Amino acid sequence: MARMTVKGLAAALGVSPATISNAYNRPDQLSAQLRERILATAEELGYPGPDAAGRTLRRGRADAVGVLLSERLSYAFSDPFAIEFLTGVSEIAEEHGISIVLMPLSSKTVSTGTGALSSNDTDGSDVTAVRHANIDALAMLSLPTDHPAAMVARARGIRLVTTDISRDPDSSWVAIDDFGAGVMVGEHLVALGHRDIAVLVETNQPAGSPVRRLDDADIDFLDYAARVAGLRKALAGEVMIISGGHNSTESGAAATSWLLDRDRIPTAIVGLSDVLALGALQVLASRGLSVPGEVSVCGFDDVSAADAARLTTVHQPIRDKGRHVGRLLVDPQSQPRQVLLPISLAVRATTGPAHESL
Amino acid sequence: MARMTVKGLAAALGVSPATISNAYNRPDQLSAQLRERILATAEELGYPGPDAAGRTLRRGRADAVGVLLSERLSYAFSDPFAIEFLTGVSEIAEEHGISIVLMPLSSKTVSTGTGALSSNDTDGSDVTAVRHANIDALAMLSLPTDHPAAMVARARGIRLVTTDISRDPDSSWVAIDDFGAGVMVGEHLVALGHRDIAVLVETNQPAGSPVRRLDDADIDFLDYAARVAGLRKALAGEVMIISGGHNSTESGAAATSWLLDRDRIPTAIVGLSDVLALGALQVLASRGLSVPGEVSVCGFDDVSAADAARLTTVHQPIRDKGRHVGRLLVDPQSQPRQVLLPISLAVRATTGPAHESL
DNA sequence: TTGTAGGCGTTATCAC
DNA sequence: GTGATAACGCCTACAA
Repeated sequence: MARMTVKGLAAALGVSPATISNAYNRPDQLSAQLRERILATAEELGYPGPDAAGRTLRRGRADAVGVLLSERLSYAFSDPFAIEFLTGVSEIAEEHGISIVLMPLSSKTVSTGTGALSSNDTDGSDVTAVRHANIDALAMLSLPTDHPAAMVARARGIRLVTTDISRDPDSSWVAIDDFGAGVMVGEHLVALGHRDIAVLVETNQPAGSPVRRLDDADIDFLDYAARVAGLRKALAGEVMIISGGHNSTESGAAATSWLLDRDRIPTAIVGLSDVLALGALQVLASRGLSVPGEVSVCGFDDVSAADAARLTTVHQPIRDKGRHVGRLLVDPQSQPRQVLLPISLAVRATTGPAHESL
Repeated sequence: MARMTVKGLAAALGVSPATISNAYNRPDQLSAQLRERILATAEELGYPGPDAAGRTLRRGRADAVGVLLSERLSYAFSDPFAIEFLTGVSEIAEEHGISIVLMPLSSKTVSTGTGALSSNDTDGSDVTAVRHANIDALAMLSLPTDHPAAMVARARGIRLVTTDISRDPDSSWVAIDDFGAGVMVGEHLVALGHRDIAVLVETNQPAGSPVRRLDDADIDFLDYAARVAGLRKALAGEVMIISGGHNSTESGAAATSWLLDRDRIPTAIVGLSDVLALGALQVLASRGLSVPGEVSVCGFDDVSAADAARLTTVHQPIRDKGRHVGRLLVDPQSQPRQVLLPISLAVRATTGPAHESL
């Protein structure tokens, strides 16, 4: 028995397909009783309502928006920043009955069609899923505006919302002043007398990769290059930049362990995100170093765990960021389409006067 | 200028639409140079590759799977259990290049078509989004097998994966023995001499709703009725069941506050999930009651925060649950399609001998 | 290796 | 209030 469609149902009822469609989409276009009859026999004959794919094609709208959280989808869920952001997006989506599509940016398998990739799949990012996703708009969290996925979105003609400040007046974004945030942290530390500072950053490597020190050439490719630039400006000197892998406490811990095993320990450690800083705190505690007595620690973003740990950090309204992005995703008309969110330094218990360099 | 499609591109190149399609989906079906030429002019003319909707309709596959996390989508992200589960699902999805669709189960807005809802939208669940979602399979976390969304999935003919044990041999599920888990906790408490026990449960109410006590009639509708039944069996007596709202520490805290304000305080509090139990711990600590000296606390699931808080709880492999569900979602052939995961009681620091009832 | 033709299921438009 | 018709954009036999 073939699958039931509008046509079949229409035939069975002796009405036209258009009327079936109306029964589902425009109840006011037909008599209540006919509609009732249609819905009843639909149930009876097992017609599940308009097919999603056909509907999407015809209407040119999927009632779904995409969100790209980070290079590795499965990592995103261990990042409280991503989760709080997603909470905000979902609140808006929920209000509008819109679904959220989370796409992978990589696929280990060789993909069915024997690698049917177009040109721009540089640096390991496989944007196939972005190309195939049934979405009306796409948001990228903490990914560069020139990321391949952004190109795909533009080519496909779907709205793009980023979390980076962009010059293009037609672009949609919700961002903070990352450079300013870096300056804030830098000035705070300088005021406390810190001169010897290490910065923990994330890379796309899995946690557990060997810790490595980044040189200047690497830094431009960082997701938060602007934060580093801000730090540098305020510190007016060299900073050591190291990474233990992707954004996670494990990476922060690994990088910090590496640091502490050297002959000279910095007086302050800055995590470019809170989870990196929290990882640093864990290691410092387990090694018996007092914070901020011997080492100061500072983060970025102010996720809820940061407050719980009394971590000094740069506050930004993460959930609101998500809500703004959600609004821009869901409603093409919504204004303004460029939002700069306020930030502030939350000085808590992990920063203090610089200790004599060890 | 009209949007570029296979047809347009084919015309521009003087080849047939089929060849364009092949260039993207079957590189081996045409000469490398022709493919090169096609991809090049595609770029030039701004053809973004095969349209997702058309492709989905034609192939009958969306390369996306749906996940329903709880009644309210935006609540799900504050639930570590849901997040760990989602991590597992996403790991598998990522391996296969499959997207994950998160659908809302409610919409405050009256929806465009003036409420074009079919019959089964009882109890406030609006499954419109599930009906319209472009997905090949649907998973439901901690939602009853007879939930309206499940009906929709079955009617649509898409694979359904639940986290409830089902008798139907054709069904796909990944579950634990919830009744057994309840028994475990109950026996543990009884062995410690506890007789006066309160159980914290979640309801669909927002946190902040007035705390209410549930009677027997309410309990069957609970998501985890089996856990309560198991507890009851082991305790062989009455238990007081109360709720402070949806699954969150706030709800657990509110319910516990309510409990402590009564004349008689139970010797043990059981949270039907860890976050509820953690909420209880917070309140007990702030009120200066010692745990487990004066009150014992116990949870379910063993999310990572439970371990950190030294909470006694029933362990289940949450991420593995997600991975199994992911496997069933992604691969219709995958066997076995019914998985019972092992559980164990993790006795930690929050349960001890019963204190004299206060 | 390339082209032709048909239909996937729906809904907007317009006539009745 | 209801029905006929024509796309929406693509993929897959099959034929050449």
